[in-house]
Amino acid sequence: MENGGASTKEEGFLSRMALNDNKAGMEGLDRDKINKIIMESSKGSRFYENELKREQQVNQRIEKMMLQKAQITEQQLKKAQAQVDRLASELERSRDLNRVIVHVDMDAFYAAVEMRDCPELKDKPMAVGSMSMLSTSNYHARKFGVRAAMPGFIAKKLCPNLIIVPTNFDQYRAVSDEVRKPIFADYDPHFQPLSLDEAYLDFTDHLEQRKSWPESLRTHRFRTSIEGQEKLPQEKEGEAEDLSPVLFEDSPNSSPCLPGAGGAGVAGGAFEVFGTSAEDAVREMRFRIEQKTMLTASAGIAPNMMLAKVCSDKNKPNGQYRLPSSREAVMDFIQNLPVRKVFGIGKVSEKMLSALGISSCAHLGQQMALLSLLFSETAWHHFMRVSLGLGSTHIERNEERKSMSTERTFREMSAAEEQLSLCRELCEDLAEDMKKEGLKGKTVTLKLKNVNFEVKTRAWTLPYAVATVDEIFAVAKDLLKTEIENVSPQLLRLRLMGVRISAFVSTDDKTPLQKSIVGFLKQSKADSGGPSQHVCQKPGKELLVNGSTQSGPLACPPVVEKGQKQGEVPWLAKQRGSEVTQIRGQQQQSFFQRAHAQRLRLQAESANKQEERHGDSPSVITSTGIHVDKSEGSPTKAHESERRFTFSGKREALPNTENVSVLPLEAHASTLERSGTDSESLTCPVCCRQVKTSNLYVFNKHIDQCLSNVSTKLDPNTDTDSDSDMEPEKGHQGCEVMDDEREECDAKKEKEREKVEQSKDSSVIETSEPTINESEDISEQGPFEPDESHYDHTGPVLICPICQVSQDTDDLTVFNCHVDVCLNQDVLHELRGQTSLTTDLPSVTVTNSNVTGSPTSPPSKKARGPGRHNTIDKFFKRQTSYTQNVPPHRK
DNA sequence: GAAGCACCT
DNA sequence: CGTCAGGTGCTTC
Repeated sequence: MENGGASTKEEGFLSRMALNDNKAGMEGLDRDKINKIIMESSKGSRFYENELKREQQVNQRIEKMMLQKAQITEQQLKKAQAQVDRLASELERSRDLNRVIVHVDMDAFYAAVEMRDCPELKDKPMAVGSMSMLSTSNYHARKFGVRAAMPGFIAKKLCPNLIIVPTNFDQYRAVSDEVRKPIFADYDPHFQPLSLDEAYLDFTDHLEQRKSWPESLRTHRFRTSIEGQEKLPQEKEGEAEDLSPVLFEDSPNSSPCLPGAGGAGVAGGAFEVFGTSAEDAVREMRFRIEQKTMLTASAGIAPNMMLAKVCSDKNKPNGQYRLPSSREAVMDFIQNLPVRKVFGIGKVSEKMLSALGISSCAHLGQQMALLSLLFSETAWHHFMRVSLGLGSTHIERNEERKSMSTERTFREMSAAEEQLSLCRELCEDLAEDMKKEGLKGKTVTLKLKNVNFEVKTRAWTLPYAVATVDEIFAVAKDLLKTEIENVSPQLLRLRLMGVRISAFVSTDDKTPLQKSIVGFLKQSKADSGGPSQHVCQKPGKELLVNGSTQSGPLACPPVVEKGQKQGEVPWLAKQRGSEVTQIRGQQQQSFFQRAHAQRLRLQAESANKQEERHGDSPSVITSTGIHVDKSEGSPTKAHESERRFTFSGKREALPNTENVSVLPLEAHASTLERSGTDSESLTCPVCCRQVKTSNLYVFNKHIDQCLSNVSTKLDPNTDTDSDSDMEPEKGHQGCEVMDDEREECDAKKEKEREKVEQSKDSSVIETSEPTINESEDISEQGPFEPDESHYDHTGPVLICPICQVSQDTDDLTVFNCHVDVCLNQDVLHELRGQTSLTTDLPSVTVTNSNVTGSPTSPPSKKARGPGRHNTIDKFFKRQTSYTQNVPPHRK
């Protein structure tokens, strides 16, 4: 692209801002002129500045990548190539050309609906959206460079006569419904909608049956005689043919009813007979869509989803394209395909690839070795599949949604009260939506965008799932308040706010939970079989990536049950690989780390109360929010310090101001139990004891000591090949150590589990109830704690973070085994169908009303007080089960 | 888990 | 004057 007068500096930037004409209907435009207008309209705006910034970030990424590339040796490349080749042949073997996958896409959907409903618009350039943002435009408007995701005011400059119609989602939804079940389902009852106007269908079975269908079943009439269609009075002959040409004057395609085929004329009552081929079937489907809705659709037919999607774009609008089911055809097709056309490769990826000289899928294939060295595993695996023309061949029915959110853009808003009330509104909307779908989620995320377009998200995860306005707002409000306080005395100048809820726990049945627990146990069984930490020992199950013994997690083939799960997003397939490794990672670090983290968190709250350091606080609050000051703990190895920083970081992050709450939980806790602790103390994540200091340096030093003590106590036999996908850094991290110990216990664990489970099972849960005392203990411990010299290893009791019972031992190994048992038995308990936890928990929170009443928190906060106290243990169990809730088979 | 991104429609 | 809204997933810490 030659962009005339643009300076080189701007050139890169243009790629971000400039017209993206890879969409249908935008060929042969005067790009230079259009881009000029776009630039002139944008320049100097805050938005522009922000885009500039982001562009630079991408450029930096590219620079970094190029540096990396420069350091790659021939040898590395060779090795990588070998690996790539191995994977390639694996993948090749998995190629399945037997499915007939169709991707349907309504043409300029919103705009088309509007034009249908308002014929005056038909021959005018129009777009759907608002002055600030357009959702889509019709093909007339596209000629001017007006397209989706373009602000209306710029579009107006490009096309002064542009008519902008506001969106009418209800209407689009209605149209969508007209098409989905009544038509799509006929061809594939399991079709997968992508959006209102798009869907994937697996035609394979339909085509099989269709072969034996009589003509009558393949005959469809023109709209005039189609029942159920609100008849437009004067519409009759000519309409069917008239329709699309009006919408798309210069459409290269005709309506699905081929002029040659059946000749069905256009007279009212005419009908059309469709053949049995895939193309005929798809044409039939499109015909029916058009007859029913007066709207046209395009379609792609290919052996997999990735290709089908690309194909549907090929003859758009109102056309279809079939890619034959042969390897040769696929490879041919792929060769010249620009990478950008592929679902999953967007602006940034395109630019990064282009920096490597890759623009087509053919290049992609040629550079795989290099790519494997420069990109993450998931990414290059994706590239690999794309370059081979592979994609999902199996359409998954809608999975459960994973999050739900609502957000709003508005003119600058900086008054806190206003912000809070808006926040509440958002929560109300969200709660309403949640109710509709009967969902409950544990994680609430607040999204903020300031007037400079900087986006910030802040999340908090509760130990239980929530759904009501009050519950959600209680969290969101705290998150918001924290942000407000973080920037004070300045104001938060917002232009957008959003609330999202995720980490759903299904309300009606706990199948997902249980399943995952089962999965977890199965895994850990396999796991404990061997002495090493290898979790994936499932023989026989192999992902495509099996061969790759690359230094990574993939050395262990993910557990995949029936074929690969292949969502329409190519990432999904691979992502499963990482899913598993992730699970493993979490499994290994999970319990202790979480337990300690939580413990510390609770501690932090009380500690925070006591912190006196004001302005000179070492905590770093940057423009982006809370940050941990990495320069503080004097760590040299990033990872060594990482965990600890997380701990201290959390604490550090606490606002230095007195009554300020950073984390909702803490905030509430603090108001609940102001036990008048005056001295400062922190809990060591290793020894679980109070350290009477607020000085992080001192604290870290203590931890170091603990760790080295622990390390020496340990049998250092587990240092072989950490399969941790995080970092093999050993021995320094408190939690690592703990984990190692846990491993040691693994063998016994199994037996113990069973024993203990029978004997003490319920008692543990019960003993866990009086946690309130326990947490008070914690806070009260501080003042009584002697100073640092006391913290050698002859010190006082260890308290199990799970059952909260003091353990009469000084030996961490023993202690950890105890905790392990606690953890596992409960998992077993749950597994056995006594899902008391899941049901129990919410009710606890509900029944306990907040009598305490805190000055700063409304009644809505009630949930958290009790939740916090009596569920620390449960919290972790639930966390655990949640953690496991990602695993292999959802089906 | 939390935060920030990238990507898609 | 002025750049959506809602979702998913990946990466990094």
